Amino acid sequence: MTRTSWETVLHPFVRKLRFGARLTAEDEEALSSLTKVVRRVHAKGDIVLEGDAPRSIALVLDGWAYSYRELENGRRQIISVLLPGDLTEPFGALPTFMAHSLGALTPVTFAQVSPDAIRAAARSSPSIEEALWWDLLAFMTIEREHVVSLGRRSAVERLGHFFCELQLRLSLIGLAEDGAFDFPVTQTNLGDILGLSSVHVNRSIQYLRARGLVSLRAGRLIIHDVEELRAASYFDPAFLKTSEAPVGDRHGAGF
Amino acid sequence: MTRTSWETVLHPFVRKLRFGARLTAEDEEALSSLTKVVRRVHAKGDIVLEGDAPRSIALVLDGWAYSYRELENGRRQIISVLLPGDLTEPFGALPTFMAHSLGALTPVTFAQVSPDAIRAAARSSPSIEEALWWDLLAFMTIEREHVVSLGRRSAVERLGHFFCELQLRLSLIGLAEDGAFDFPVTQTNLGDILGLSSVHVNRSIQYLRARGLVSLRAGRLIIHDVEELRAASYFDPAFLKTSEAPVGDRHGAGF
DNA sequence: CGGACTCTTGATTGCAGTCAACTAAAGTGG
DNA sequence: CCACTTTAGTTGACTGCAATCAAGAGTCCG
Repeated sequence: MTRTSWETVLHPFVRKLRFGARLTAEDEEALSSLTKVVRRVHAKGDIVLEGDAPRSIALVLDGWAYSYRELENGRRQIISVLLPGDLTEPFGALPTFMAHSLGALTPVTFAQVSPDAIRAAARSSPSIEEALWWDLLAFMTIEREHVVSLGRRSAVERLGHFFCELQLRLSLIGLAEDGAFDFPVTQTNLGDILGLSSVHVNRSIQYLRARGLVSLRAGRLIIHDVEELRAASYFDPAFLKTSEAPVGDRHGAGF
Repeated sequence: MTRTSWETVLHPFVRKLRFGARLTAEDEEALSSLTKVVRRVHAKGDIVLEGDAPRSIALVLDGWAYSYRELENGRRQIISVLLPGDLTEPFGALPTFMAHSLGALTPVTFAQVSPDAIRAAARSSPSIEEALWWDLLAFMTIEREHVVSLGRRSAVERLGHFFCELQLRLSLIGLAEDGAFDFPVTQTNLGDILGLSSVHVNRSIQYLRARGLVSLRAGRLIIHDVEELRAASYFDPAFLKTSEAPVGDRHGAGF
């Protein structure tokens, strides 16, 4: 409580990266200092639009954001949900041209960071570098799991799987109390995430409710039995476990 | 023709990276020298299996590979198709645990590369670093477009879009003559890529044939009019144009 | 030249979309 | 503080895209 507000608000990023590598106090300080320019958007606002040439990438500090693409005839697909601590692009890359837009589900606070600064931080400390690569890999694993869900899972499975994924991700940054957490996502949003119509999302949620697996009302989701929902949704938590808990040394020796 | 066979075979990687940054002869030499350990798998063989702890990542040199996940009840989803010049993982990250498997559609030749070696190459030259980040961003953009297809496009659109994507990617490495290229993908494979049954893939292909948009037989795909298929499939080639052609300086100034 | 895929085609089923109406909240403004 | 509007959630009826089941034709290959 003696830290400045930015450091407090930065917390989710550092907190998450601790799962990727053992970080020293200096490492965490270096990561914190990446947060210099902080901005806010209101719920339903946009952070960046498709086609933009951003001068920095965003790091979500507070609130839920998402990346999405809008197609012809009004169709819309949400590509990924971005939680506090999430970088919106791979840490070292500055897109010269956005292929998707970034929006806000809730009011969002985010930092604008330059990839150069992050790369510099990575160069300054092997632990930071390792943690950043771990984070990128985990993020890509989530996006790939999304492909699997959209391609081969039923509506109910997609929903259950998504709930499990969020539960896991939120617990990494301390935003889930067991299976319960704030869930500021409308059923229309859920449809755009899961490739379903909102009507069908509604019916699928009711199915999960009827089976006693979840409660969802007033922006709060409760998974009554996490293990049970995971089993029912074929959710494998290992898919994220690049490392189990805050870890230090490991390293392939090359060949 | 005075180069060694590895350098010749490495070509697709360098060739592609030229689109990401202006590379000097030394840069290309450094990239070529990443290819030390070369392996082969036969068609339908596996390169890595889910759950493995690889000691290196793979760089496809020749042939078509793919990453996939197998689900309970025999369902299967191909996450991405990997062409010559494609790295199977983000260049700096060594997964401690594979969340998906890597298979071969055709006989595949690939190099085993350590992320440490690639990172070292990136550190040695800003152009290499830039090119590698560009490549990673492009790869992620393709994977994200896959999410959009699976979530919101019809069967025919998915097919057409996928054909256009391949045409573009193959042309970058000189493997497409205009709209025509070898296409070693069975309809069952296509189903696993596009989240469809093979029967429905068959019918969708017939639709495209009937409209005179494509020919597909004996492992060869011909897109009769690339622009027309792009329009019909809502394919935007710009989605890959992080840069248009072999490019040199550009750089955001941070903030 | 048989066996094993791969591709086709037909018949049927079913999951999820669309359309539409109604309820319930949540704002908004006078 | 309450009509008024807007947004979110729910339910029902109907439609349709794509899955499944099944069988036959075409190819490739040892």
